[in-house]
Amino acid sequence: MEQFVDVVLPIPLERLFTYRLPGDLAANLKQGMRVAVPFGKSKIYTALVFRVHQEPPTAYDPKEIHEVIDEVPLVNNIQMEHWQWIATYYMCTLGEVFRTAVPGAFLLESETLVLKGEEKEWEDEEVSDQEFLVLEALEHQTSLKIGDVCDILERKTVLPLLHRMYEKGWIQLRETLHSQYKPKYIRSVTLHPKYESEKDLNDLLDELNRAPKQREVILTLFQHQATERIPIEIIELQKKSRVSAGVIRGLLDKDILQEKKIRTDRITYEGDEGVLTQPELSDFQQKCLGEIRDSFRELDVTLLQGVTSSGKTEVYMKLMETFLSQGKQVLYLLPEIALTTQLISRLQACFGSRVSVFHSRFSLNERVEVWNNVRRNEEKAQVVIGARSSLFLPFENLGLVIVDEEHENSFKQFDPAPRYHARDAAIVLATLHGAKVLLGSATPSLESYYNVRTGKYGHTVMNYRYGGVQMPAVELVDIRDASRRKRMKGHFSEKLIAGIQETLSLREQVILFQNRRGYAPIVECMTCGHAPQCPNCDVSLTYHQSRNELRCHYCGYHEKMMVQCMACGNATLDTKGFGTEQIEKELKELFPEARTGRMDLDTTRGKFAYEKIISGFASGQFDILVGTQMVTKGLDFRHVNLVGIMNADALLNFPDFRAHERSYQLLTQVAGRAGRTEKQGTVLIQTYNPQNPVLRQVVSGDYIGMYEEQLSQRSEYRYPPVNRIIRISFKHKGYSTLNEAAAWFGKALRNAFGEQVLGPEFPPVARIRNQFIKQVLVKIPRDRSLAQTKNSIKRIENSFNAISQYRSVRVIYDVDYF
DNA sequence: AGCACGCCGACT
DNA sequence: GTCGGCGTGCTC
Repeated sequence: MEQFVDVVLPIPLERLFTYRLPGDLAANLKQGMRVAVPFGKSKIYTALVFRVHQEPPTAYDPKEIHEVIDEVPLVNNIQMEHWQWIATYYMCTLGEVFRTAVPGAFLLESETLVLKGEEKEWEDEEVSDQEFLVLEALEHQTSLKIGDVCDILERKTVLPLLHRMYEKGWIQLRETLHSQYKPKYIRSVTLHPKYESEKDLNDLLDELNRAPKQREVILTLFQHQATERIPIEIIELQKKSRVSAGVIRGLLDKDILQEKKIRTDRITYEGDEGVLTQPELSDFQQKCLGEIRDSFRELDVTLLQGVTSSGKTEVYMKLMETFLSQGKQVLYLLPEIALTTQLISRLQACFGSRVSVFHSRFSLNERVEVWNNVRRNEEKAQVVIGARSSLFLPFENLGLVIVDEEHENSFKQFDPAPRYHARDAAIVLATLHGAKVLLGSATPSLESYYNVRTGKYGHTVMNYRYGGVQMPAVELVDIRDASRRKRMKGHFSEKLIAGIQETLSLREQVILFQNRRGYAPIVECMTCGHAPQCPNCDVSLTYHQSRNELRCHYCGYHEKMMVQCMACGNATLDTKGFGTEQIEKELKELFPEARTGRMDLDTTRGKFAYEKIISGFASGQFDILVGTQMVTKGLDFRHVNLVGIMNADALLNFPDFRAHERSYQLLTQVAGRAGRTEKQGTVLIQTYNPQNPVLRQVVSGDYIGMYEEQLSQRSEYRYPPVNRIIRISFKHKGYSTLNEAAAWFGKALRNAFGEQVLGPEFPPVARIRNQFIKQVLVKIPRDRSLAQTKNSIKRIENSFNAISQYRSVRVIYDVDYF
């Protein structure tokens, strides 16, 4: 019986594609294995087997599978099921999930190579100049890449030309598959077995009398073998015998030494296994752990609500240990930014080599290794600590998922699809594994707390800081009055200045928070009011003083800062608003003695820049740290006694229904950086609206108050968690096409869902990278079927795509958008 | 998403 | 004339 395979391709297409399975490849092909398939005119893609069957397609003649790549499935059944949930829930294709879930290195790519034609002679007169250049190049090189041909001919499109040449038989075209993953080997050497006997060895040494360097190498090696059983690494041998690489190469060439390659992992834990330290829990932590265990008897998800430095991590570790001892894998999810060495080393101190780390700053090869270790359920991958994408790892028997800083919006993937929320996707994954989930946060998301209130999640509270440390004193500083009376020095109130002064005099540290990078977000001409805009986006350019540049934070466009106004020519340019750069500059003027550091996207570009700033601050290399959101996350600085928030209003006025919730979380989080040792810390929040209820809730630490107030607003306006929302964005480079298309779609949605549809409206930044954007929000009541709603939306999209003017408008779904 | 095909303006 | 821009349609 002839066999067929339905495969998933890593492209945004709804459908699966069916291929014929040649008999010689058929043995043991299973779901989750990779195959290489021809697709389109010439490309070869890596696809994933979804289903093997015997039903020949009727409408077309399927192509054949090119090659089977795996012997064992790369992706297990649970993952497949999980992917399908993600694709349906977040309204994207399986292919898009495939693409983000699997490390890029697993997706082999095909490249077209140009080779000389077979024995075919060509006559000079029928060859054009360009064709001649290609043929000539092939005389010197056996093969050319498409890119090489472009370079030789100095043009962009070469494929039609190459196809013509192929037709005439002058050249061959070949698709080659290549993997980007290269295992890392340790190169080590041993003495060739023919010198095993003492006599042979002595002869050899005699022979090498005239080659003292080589002789030295042999002696060093001999010494090593006397004490160690494992072969010596080439590098080490080279160093110990103090010779150059050439000497060893010479010995290898003469077959006196033998090379051995040992496959190894790039990431190895170097710590001492002997002294793994289990945390000692305080009574509070112990009680809390008990409550979590009790709650897990009935519910699969529990929320651990613990104030900063209440010692949540120790509770996590104890809980992890119990699952590990049952032979289960544990996943510890964190926002990317909180994945610090501090935390990783704490976990390694507890679990030693059982810990693997996984995040986006890892190289291709490193990710492949972690993937394989998890798939083989190896000892070193029993605990995986990682950012949101680590929930796609091929867990075999997951027992527990911890989602730390559960409220963080960076758990939601923005772009590209799948636009999934890692917390929610993790809960689904855990259900598939029959695993438990612990959500941790000092300031839970309204969604999670709502689920606690409705009885869906369990709940435990830790209201005290570990070791009896006091909560910081939070104070609002009214700058409305101060600025009216010109009592501000730059952006600093007298109160804040005094606070900094006092902290510095006590030799303690200060963190200043301003959620905006650069020097100033707007440059404006005092004479004519003109403000330089980004040519590609609808935003004014941010002034970066350190580079003397104007930059767009949306597309990366930048230009030199001008001296005169581009519109009127007057040298009367001024700035409006302020960012971290300006704060740092003002600090240097106000406190010339203090050593300041800055932490934002601009100063953390390099691979280790981030770590460097953190460790620099932790070790007291500077006194004041100015930063954006980055300073709020999971950092444990011992000597910070004052936290200043430069301008809380910017946060509160953000045009988003979550702005208040997020401000509460962010401010509470930054506040938590203050006073983590015996002394009580201080937090000063500068604001123009000291009456604002959210700020008052931050001051009193009134989470419940915040929750209730926000929830009543959310229910009134039908936002989450009371309702579900889907945001639909439309993008197009033509302004009027976009407007018409969005209006059409909006009207169709309104016909189907009535008043639950908001928009279409322009977002705050209505054009990015020359694409205009409009958005529609669909609110879905809890009692309405989400699946049915999505189907209706998909149907509308189909009709939409049938209108030819609209087809080029990109439609982007963001379910539960954050 | 790629990639080919087809139609149109702007240059060696 | 040819190159490359972009819109359109298709991929088992």
